[in-house]
Parts: sequence; C-alpha cells; structure tokens
Amino acid sequence: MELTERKKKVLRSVVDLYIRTAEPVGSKLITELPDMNYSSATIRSEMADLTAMGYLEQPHTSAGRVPSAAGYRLYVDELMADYRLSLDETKSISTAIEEKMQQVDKMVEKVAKLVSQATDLPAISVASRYGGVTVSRFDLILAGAGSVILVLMLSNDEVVNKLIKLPVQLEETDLKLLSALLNATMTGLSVQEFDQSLLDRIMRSAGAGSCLVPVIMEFTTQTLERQTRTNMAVAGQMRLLGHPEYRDVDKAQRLMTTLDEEALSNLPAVMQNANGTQVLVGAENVARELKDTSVVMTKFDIGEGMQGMIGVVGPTRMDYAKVTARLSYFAESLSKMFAKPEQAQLPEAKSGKEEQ
Amino acid sequence: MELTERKKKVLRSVVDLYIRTAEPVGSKLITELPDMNYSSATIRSEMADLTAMGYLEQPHTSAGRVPSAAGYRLYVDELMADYRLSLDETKSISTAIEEKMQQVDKMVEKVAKLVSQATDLPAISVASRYGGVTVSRFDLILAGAGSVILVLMLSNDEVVNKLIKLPVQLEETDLKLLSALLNATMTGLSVQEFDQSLLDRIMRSAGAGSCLVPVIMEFTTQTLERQTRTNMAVAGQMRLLGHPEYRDVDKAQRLMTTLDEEALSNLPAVMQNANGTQVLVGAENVARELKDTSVVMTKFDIGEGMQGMIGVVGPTRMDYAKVTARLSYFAESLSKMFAKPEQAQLPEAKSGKEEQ
DNA sequence: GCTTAGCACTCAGGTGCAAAGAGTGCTAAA
DNA sequence: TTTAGCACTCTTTGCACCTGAGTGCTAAGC
Repeated sequence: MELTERKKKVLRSVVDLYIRTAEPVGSKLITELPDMNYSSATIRSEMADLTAMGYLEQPHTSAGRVPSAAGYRLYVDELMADYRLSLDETKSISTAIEEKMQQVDKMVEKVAKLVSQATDLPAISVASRYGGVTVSRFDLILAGAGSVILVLMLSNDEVVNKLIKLPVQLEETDLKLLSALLNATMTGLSVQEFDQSLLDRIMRSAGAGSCLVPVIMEFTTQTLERQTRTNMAVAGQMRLLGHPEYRDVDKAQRLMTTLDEEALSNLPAVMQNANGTQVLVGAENVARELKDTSVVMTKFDIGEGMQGMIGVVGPTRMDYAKVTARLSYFAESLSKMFAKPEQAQLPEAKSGKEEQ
Repeated sequence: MELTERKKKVLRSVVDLYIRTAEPVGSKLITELPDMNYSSATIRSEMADLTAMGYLEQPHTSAGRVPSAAGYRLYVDELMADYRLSLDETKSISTAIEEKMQQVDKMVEKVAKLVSQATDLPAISVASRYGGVTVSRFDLILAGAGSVILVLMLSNDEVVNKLIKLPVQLEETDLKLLSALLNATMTGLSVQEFDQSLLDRIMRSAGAGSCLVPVIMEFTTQTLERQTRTNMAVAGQMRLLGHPEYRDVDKAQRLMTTLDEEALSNLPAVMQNANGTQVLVGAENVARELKDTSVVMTKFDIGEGMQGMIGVVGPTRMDYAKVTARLSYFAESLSKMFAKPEQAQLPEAKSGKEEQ
C-alpha cells in the first residue's frame, strides 16, 4: 500500500494529538482539527490503512489509535514540524549557560540540570576524554606554617591543586629544586608510564624534598586517572513522575535505577558513530528497561580531545519537536562556549521553517 | 488516665509492627507477639485507652490502630529500643566514608548520597560556614604560552586556582611584583572590604601586571562569596517511591519539589540550638509539605568555623531506631574524620543496650 | 477488681452485573 | 471517492451485595 500525502497528514495529526493528550486518538477528534476537511468515516478508513501498514496501533478494538514505534520513527524522520524556539526560550537557555562553568565534572552536573529543566524530563550529561592527558607543569608554593601547595597544570589546560602539610621544615630553595626535578622528569608522561623505577629515580635525586615525593606521585596519578574517566551526571529524575505513563511507580523506579547505574554507560558508544541529534524510539533502545521509553541525544564539542553528550529520557510520546530543538540549541551553545572559553557567543535562534 | 507499663508495652508493639508492615495494627496481631500473655480483648481495651489518650488513631471504625504524632513522639523519646548496628553495617558505612573527600562542596554531595544509601530514604546534607573567610596568600605562576595560573590560599586552608590567558606578554618579574602587591594589600580582607578605592589603589601600583588585576579581583570576590554560601545537596529522592505511603505520585512529587527548593533551607535554623540527633515528627515540621512526613537530622563538626548537618526525610512510619542509629554513626565518623583529616579514625560500633 | 469469652455492629474492599460511552468496521447511497 | 448510518465491541462507571477484619460492650470467670 502506498503512503499517500493524506495518510501522512493523518499520521502526523495522530502523533501530534497523542503527544499532547497522552490518550488514544479517535477519528472524530481528528476531523475537528483545522485543515481537515473530511468526515470521520474517511479518517477512519485512512487510520485502518495506517494500522495495517504498522504505523498505528490499537490498544483494544473500541479504542482510538496510538502511534507504533514505526509511526514515531516516521514522524521523527519526516513528518515532524520544526519547532521554532521563541525568543523567551533562547534567552532563558542562554542566560542559564552563561554562568561560568569551571571544571569539567562540575560542568557536567550543571548541564544535566539545565537540560532537564529546559525539557521537563530527566537528563543525562556525559563528558568523556579520549585519554592522553599529561601534566605539563609542576609548581610548589611554600604557604607558610609548614605547608606547601602543589599546583599541576595539565595538558588540557585544566589546573588542579592540593595542600600538603609538611612533616619537616623545608626551605624555598628545596622546593625550587624539587619542582625543577619534577618538571624535568615527569611532564609529558601519561599515567601508564608512572612506575616504580621512575619513583626510585626521583627519590634518589630529590634531596631534602624527598619526603614529599610519594604524596605528589599519588595525587598526580589520581588526578590523571580522574581526567581519563568519563564524567556523567543524571538530573531531574523526579520529573518523570509528571508524565502520565510513569504514574506506575514501579515502572518509574525501575527506569530510574537503570539510569542511575551503568546500563546507560554504553549509550555513548551508540552515539559515537552518529552525528547530530539522535532519537532512539522505544524498542530501538539497547537497555531492557528502556523498551517503552525514548531517548534523544546530541553530541557537543569540548575541544582538547574531549567530547560531550547531552540527552533526555522520556515517554515514547514525548514532544520530539520541542525536545530536539532545545537539545540541539544547548549543544550548539555549549560547543561555541568551549570554542572561545572566556566570552561565549551564543548562536542565533534557529529559524526553522514552519511546515503546514 | 495513667500511662501504665503495660500501656507502654502495647504502644511500643503497635509502633514496631506498624513500622514493619505499614498496615493498621489490630488487637489480635499483638497477642501473637512473644511476651504478650493477654487475650485480644485485654489488648483491645488498652488500645481503646491509648486512643483516648491521643497516642493512637483509628483510620476508620473497623480498622486497626495507627500511631498518632504524639504516639511517635513518645516512642522516639522513651520507648524505642536502641538499634544495635551490626558489624556488617558499621563496616559498609566505614569503607564508604573512607574514600577521601576533597572539597567541601564535593563532600556534601557524596555524604548525601552515602546517607541516602544507608537509610534507603532521601537524604540532605548541608555544610554551612559562618563567614569570615579571607585570602591568606596569592600566587601567580607563569605557565608558558602566554598564560598565568592564579592560586589563592584561603584562611580555611582550602586552595583554589584559575588559569588566566594573557592578553599581553608578561615577565616573571612582573608577576613577582604583582603577587607581592596583592599579598601586601588584599590578604586578610573579607569580601565586604573589597571596593572601588582598593581596586584603584592596586591598579595604580600594579605596573605591567595591571591588566590582570580586574580578572583577579573578580575571581577572588567570586571565590570568597562561594565560600560563605552554604552548600547543600539532596540525594536519593527516588527512594521515596519505595515506601507505600508515597505510592501516590503527586504526593511524592510535591514533597520532593519542596526538598529541592528552598523550603528546607530554614531547617538548619531549627538545628542550630539543638544538639545530637533530632527527630521531627509529622506535624512538628516547619514546612507545609512535610506535614505527614518525618525528618531525622544530626549535626557534625567540620572544624574551621564550619558546621555540617545530615538528615533524612521519610514517612512518619519510618524505622526511627535504625535511622537514628545510622545517622549518628555517620555524624560521629565524619566529625572524627575532619578532626584528623589525613587518617580518619572510625568510631567503635555504638554498643547500645538492648532493652526488653 | 482484673481478665476473658462472646456477640452485635461497622466499614473498607472485592465481586458481579448492567448501563453508558467511545470508537470501530462495514455497507449502501450520494 | 466520500459520507451517513448502523451494528458491534470493549472499557469504564456505578451500584448492590457479600465478606472479613476489627471494634466496643457486656457478662461471666478467676
């Protein structure tokens, strides 16, 4: 059977209405739409066809129609009207992002929170670095009262520090010597190259500062390891409860536990080869628990060998147009922000063409 | 009417059973308890008395009894058997805490998560500082490639840093000069004392480094302000759904929104004058939304003019004995940890006397 | 005087059934 | 090709009814 223009129009109406009401859509409801100059009987026969073709489903004989996974797929790929962000919306997203986000792990949390807020759905935010971070510079600062501040500058321009209480008294010159030694031997080395022989070598040459070396080594290793780990945050889980399909507490809970745990950590893999905004409808999902749930996600650039991803999880009935619009606006804004760290330029509101 | 020993025993049994089952407790159920050598009729008359005295309530005529707020109060204050933490429990709490917690804001989050895990309830964790943090030392490190690392050491021994990209080329000596100037003029000043005249004064003397001054000022102000803010984190909100009284999604949602927002920020005030573990039963709560919910909270010390608080929120029917035991163990462990930052000693398991 | 057995009473929750309502598929006429 | 009409299906809702749990009271027993 051929998918005529009118069939598409009916399908789109069904999905649109279903997104709004979360109730099965009947033929009569559709006839009441503006631009629908057919009787309910005509719509009925079209709907019967669409059901036969697998785009719609019927919960039971005397109920209205509900989009099937295939129906959503078609909707997302072809039918969905571009959602046009209003000035208000871009503005509130912009000001939210503008607050400076200092470190990557903090950033991940904040972004998750913002995205969740903007979409009224639980959101995840991931930042993964593809390894290779090294220390590009060591500094030791004597900070009075028997303590030293260790400052590491990393190859990705992040800076971390640690306060070390000194067991013995050390002179400024001792620290100069030690930091020079560290800079000479350890900069540019990845964490895998740290080993016992390196430690021995440094200890031998360290002189008065040798008691600091183990602490420094441990902190450095820890820091570099944390850098390669992918950061991930989940926010706004409770928002799920606002949507009728999750009034079943058990279901919501099961879904959120999945989200909290690792099951989702393989989503970034799915993301890897795809570009732009991706929509996973219901059954297309990897994780069991997400079977009747959809995921929308987008990549964004953080530069310096890093990559971010933001996504939301929600009922298959979610308002894809709105969600994808907001998500990609976020991603765009974030990418720009990381491109010019100090003065983030926000993109123009995407002026999508309004179909129909 | 007098509250006899036997009445107390009955009341305790009712609360214990209700905590376990979340169902109204009938007279017959109580007779089945070991150590209860009375007939159901006797228990019934005792329960009728307890109801008249306001310690029990009846959802409807033919239902069992449920503890009233006053009943819980009495239970918490007098009747409750000390819960004895098993070795397993102390161990899992200990190892959880042992992971080093670096910065205060990170700490707050982690603690909230741990407490929530240990009690299977939503948890809040607050760390508030009573002001007065100043910068005790400035350092500027030239980090090659036209950038400078600014390191601030604060009066509470926390260290923060920021990477600044240089608009112009600066020499090591310029930075030395500037940092000496900053140390001379700005250390020990609280954020309220930063004003235009101070900025002007520094700008005049800064020489080549003057272009850095505004950035440094802003970052310093921001940092000190963040230090005085109280950090607060909420974790495990979804756990609420596991308890039957919150199967009503709307209720759970309303409660959690309250928790997420500020309504709870006045709880620390309640905490201020009290010591030890506090239990707020139902109607005793400040916030509207918490009316049929209980809050258990404890203070702990962070030293350095700071104070922490952990608490959980849950159904009035929660297992007070278990929750208070775990909470105070946490608080104890944390206090000890901050007393000797580097090698946390964990307290012995509290060996409470087992009554009855 | 306290305790207990017995009994009548109350009320929430489950079950079965009928009516209402929503929506469908099919057919015949326009 | 579209539409009006109609019979059919299935869920939802309301209602009456029954059952079981639990109570309060009373009178008898220790």
